[in-house]
Amino acid sequence: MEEYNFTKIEEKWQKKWYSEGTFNASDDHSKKKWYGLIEFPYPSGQGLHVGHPRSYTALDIIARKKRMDGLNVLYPIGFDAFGLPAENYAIKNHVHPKVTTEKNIENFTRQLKALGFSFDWSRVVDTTDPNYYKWTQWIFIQLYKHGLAYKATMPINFCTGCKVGLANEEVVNGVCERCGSPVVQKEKSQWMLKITEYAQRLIDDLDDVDFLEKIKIQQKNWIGRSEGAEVKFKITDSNESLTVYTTRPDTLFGATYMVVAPEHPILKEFADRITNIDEIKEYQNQASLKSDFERSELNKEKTGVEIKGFKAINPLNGEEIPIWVSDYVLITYGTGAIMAVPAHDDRDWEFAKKFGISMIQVVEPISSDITCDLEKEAFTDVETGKLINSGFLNGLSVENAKTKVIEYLESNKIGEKKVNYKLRDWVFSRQRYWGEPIPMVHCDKCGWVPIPEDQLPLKLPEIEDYEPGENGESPLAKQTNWINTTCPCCGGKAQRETDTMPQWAGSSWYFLRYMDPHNNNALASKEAISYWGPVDWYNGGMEHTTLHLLYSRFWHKFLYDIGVVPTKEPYQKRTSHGMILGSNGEKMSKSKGNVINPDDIIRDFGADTFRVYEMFMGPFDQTAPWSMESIRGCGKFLERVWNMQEFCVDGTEYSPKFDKMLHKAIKKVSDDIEKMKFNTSIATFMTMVNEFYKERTVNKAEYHVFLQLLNPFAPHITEELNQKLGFKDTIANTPWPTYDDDKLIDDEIEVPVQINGKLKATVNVPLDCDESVAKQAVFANETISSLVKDKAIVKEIYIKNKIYNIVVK
RNA sequence: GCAGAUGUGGCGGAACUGGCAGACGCACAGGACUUAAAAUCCUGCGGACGAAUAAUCCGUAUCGGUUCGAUUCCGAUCAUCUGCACCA
Repeated sequence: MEEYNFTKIEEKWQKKWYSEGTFNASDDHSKKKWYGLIEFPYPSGQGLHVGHPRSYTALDIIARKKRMDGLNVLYPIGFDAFGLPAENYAIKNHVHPKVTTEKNIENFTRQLKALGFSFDWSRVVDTTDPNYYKWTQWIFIQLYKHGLAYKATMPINFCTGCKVGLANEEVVNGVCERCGSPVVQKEKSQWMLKITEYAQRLIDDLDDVDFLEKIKIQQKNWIGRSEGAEVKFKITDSNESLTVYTTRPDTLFGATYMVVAPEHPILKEFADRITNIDEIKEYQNQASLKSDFERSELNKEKTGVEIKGFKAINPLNGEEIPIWVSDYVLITYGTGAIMAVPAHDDRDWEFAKKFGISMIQVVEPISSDITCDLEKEAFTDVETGKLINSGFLNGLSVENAKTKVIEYLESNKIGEKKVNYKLRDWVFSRQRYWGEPIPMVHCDKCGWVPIPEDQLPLKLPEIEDYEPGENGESPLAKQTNWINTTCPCCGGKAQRETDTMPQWAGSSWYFLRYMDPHNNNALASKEAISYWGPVDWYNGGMEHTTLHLLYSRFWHKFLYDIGVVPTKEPYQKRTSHGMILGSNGEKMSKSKGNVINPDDIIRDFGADTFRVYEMFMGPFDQTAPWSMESIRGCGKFLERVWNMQEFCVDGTEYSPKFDKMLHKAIKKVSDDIEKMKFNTSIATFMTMVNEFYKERTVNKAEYHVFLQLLNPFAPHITEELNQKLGFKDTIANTPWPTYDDDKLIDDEIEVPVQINGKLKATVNVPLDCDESVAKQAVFANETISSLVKDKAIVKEIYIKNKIYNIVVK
């Protein structure tokens, strides 16, 4: 018998698959389809991370099984190749990002192919390919034409040292990652996408898809729908008023002060009435130094300044209350102003305590069991409170008080019911080079005008200088030749937009391009989209379950609205995988020196062992640390599978001693794959191999079905052994084995017997037997009968095929 | 601070819907084979008390609850991981 030479075997089969296109999706649209999708990688210079194959192997297993189930499978791969690292590398080493990207894609391709994934390599997409981003730009123009893209002034992170805009990622502890200078917030006009217009639909349509529950919850929490009211507070000695949003309008009588965000326009409008304007300006300045993240930092002391010169008037009781400025109120949520009810809100309570502002209790607990001590904390319970000190609301429950106060506000035109979302519009501009150019030009006469669609793609110009422009401009801002153009509308002088799109853009619709990747007339043909869509199963990292998933769902809904796609949702099913950590349990990183290179693993253990190990290491959706010892164990397992040849005998049917085991295994593995419980499937394989070794025999029929089950996990070794056993078919093309339900059932069952809930013995009884039969068996058992002899039996519980419990005194 | 998740032997983990806790693998120990080692094959392996593969007790982060019975359900607490925009 030959030795198991994984390198040779794996190369042999990969060559065959990729040259023959074994796994390419068929264009035969009469067959039932299945579309499996993994998040396409960013081709970084470090090459493939061991985390990538976890997701890819999982869906590869499912895709391979679906093919064996007879479906027309689309399992594509591509590259999300725009992004920061390529650009930063270019700045440092003066290599065009296109060059590094090409090189990296080549390296990724080699590594992915070496893992034997059944990707359809004829459909590779690359977001930096003008033939691809042509359609990314096209979608942007459609969004613009439908009023969903607009310009707004938004803050960017601005490095005071480098004088450039920074991504959040590049800001570490409030300073620039590169030069260490402080980072401030700088106002800049940016393109925005109105995702908020889709907020409700993004919540509602989750009911129609099969996402893991925790993913749905995260999406809903991110969108953050809340019901409350907007209330107008008049400013003293003026006709103006300050509008706040509150989810607790019932506590309006308890408002003792108001807070506006440091960026609130009232501070400008009323500047001449503010007597302590310098103090306010200083506070605004301080706040602008902080990133949003810092503002939310743990245990942060509340800060704020009282506005002197005017007050706000509570519309319900006419009380004049002070207005403060504080950065715990965010300009981006609600109206950027709140009424503060320190007695019933934790943050307001903390703030009031610190600055000695009075509190008015307006809700008290219904029963005395519930404590309420405003000296210690705010009383925020809404279930068990009733209103006090609140005029016409007294005695009402929180719920009823809300309804009543909103009625009152609306009839007196001082407020209204309002649904708010945490979700904010999507800042779509990046002051970067390596991204899709935003296909808009600005004309003094016509304003912003999209580039005519027949002129797409608007290609990214070739440049030499990737350094960002001064004042946070994109490097493109220095390309005067490129910027200056003519207005498509009036033919006059115009300037191009110099910002580019975020990396999210290309990844928001890539799954559509896979359906018809070479189409020059549309992002994909209608026929292809209606056949392949929606994606049947999408797997990716938990870290993308909010932003990426939400953005692509938003784009898809828009494309649905304009008739490009026929389904409301892009993904029928979404699952997530856990991260692979270093062997020390920490995230893999160069600095920690715990990075594992997939190339080394393939060289030392082979792709099959690598795949089996990644699936065996733990539950798929949870993080798992890497272990070199454990991967060796998986190699040993495949070695044992290989060595089964030694004692393999002829046979066309399962032998009686393995018959039941095989039927059970087929069911177990089939179910496990569907539930992504790959680790227990592999445990089943190992148990089977142990059984074959115990008997030191296996026949060809048994070996063959075992190889079929194992094939999706370890595709190379199983093909090779299949061939060695003399089977002609490519095992990947054979139909998935079936099992017989009758063979799963044991005639006799071992039932545990407990006394007072503690296991004392087990007895064998026929399957599904009645209590009387079971009882006989239980009391015939010596241990049991001696244990209950002198005791009074209080109760007996018998659950068919499960348990027999005797309660004694 | 908010949101989501996780916590079981020396380690990774298993346990269907509340019913034999520790499957499977690693590590370790012993044995077979070998001149020897590696590899391979076989056996053992949660803890305490035992000579014991006898009996008993303890044991699924901690404390409490529901139940004939809890790793599983409920409440509180602690710790760890991930994401983040103090969301009024």
